[in-house]
Amino acid sequence: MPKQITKQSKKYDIFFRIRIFDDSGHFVGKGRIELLENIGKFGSITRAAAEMKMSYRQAWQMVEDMNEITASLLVEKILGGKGGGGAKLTVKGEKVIKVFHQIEDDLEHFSRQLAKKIKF
Amino acid sequence: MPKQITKQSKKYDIFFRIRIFDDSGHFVGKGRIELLENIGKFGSITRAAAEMKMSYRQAWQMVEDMNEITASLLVEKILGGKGGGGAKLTVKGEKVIKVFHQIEDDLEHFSRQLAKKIKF
DNA sequence: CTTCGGCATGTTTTTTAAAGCATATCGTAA
DNA sequence: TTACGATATGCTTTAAAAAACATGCCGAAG
Repeated sequence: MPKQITKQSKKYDIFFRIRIFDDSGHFVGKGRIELLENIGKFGSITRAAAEMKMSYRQAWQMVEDMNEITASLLVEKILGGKGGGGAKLTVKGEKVIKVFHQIEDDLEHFSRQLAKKIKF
Repeated sequence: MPKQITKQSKKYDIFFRIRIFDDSGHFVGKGRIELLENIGKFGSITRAAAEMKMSYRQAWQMVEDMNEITASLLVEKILGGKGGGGAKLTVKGEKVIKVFHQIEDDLEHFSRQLAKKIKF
C-alpha cells in the first residue's frame, strides 16, 4: 500500500504587536519597553534615545506617558550634578519590562500553535 | 473577624493586532480583511473603498497583494459589462476571512486571560 | 559661584505615507 | 457599435508623524 501523499500546504506565520493600556490611555508597547531597557542600560534618556536613533524629544515624551501607567514612576530623573544629570529605571520599571516580556512570550507560544494549523 | 481587605490593583487591557504572512511577504491584517468583507458586501472594489473612506488606489493595491497569498484568487475582478464591471469574493476569499476571525478570536480570548493577571 | 551635560519644552523642518487626480482600458447589454 | 461604470496604473498633492533645532533650567562637584 503506497504511503498517503498529502499535498504539502503553504505555511503561514502570525505576527502580532501588543500594547498594554491602563484605563487612562497610557500604555507600553514593544518600542517603549525597548526604550525603558536602554534607559536602564545607559542611565540616560539622551543616550538611550541616541542609541535607538530616536529623537530625544520623542523618547522623553514616551517616558512622561509611561510614568503614569502605574502609581509610582518607572523612570526616575536626575537633574543637575556633575554629569548634568541622568535617568534610571525604578524597581517598578524593571517589573513592567519583565511582565511585558512574559506576556509577549506567552502569546507568541500560543500564536505559534495557531499558525501551524492555518489552512486557507 | 474582619473580611480581608485587598487593595484593588489597577486594571489593564491588552490590545493586539495580528498579520498573517506567507513566505513571500504577502499578508492579511485587520484592515485588509475588512476590505475583503466590504468587497463581498458591495460587489465592487470602488464601492468598498469609498465605504471605508479609503482611496481606491490603495484598496486595489491591497487586493493585488492579497490575491497572491493563496494559490487561487481571493477576489475576482469583472471587467466591462453593463455596470462597467465589479469584483466578487471567491470561496477562498470567504475562507480566509473566516480563518482570520477565528484566529483573532482565539488570541483575544487567550490575551484576556493574561490581562486579568497583570500586576505591575 | 562657575562649569558641565542631561533634562525640559516650544518651534521649525523633514520625511513618509496616504490621498487625490488624471487617463486609459475593458466588455456586455441595450 | 455605442455608452457605461468599474478596473488599472502612473503622477501629483496633501497631511500626519517624526526628526531636528533652539534655548532655558537644573544642581552637585570642583
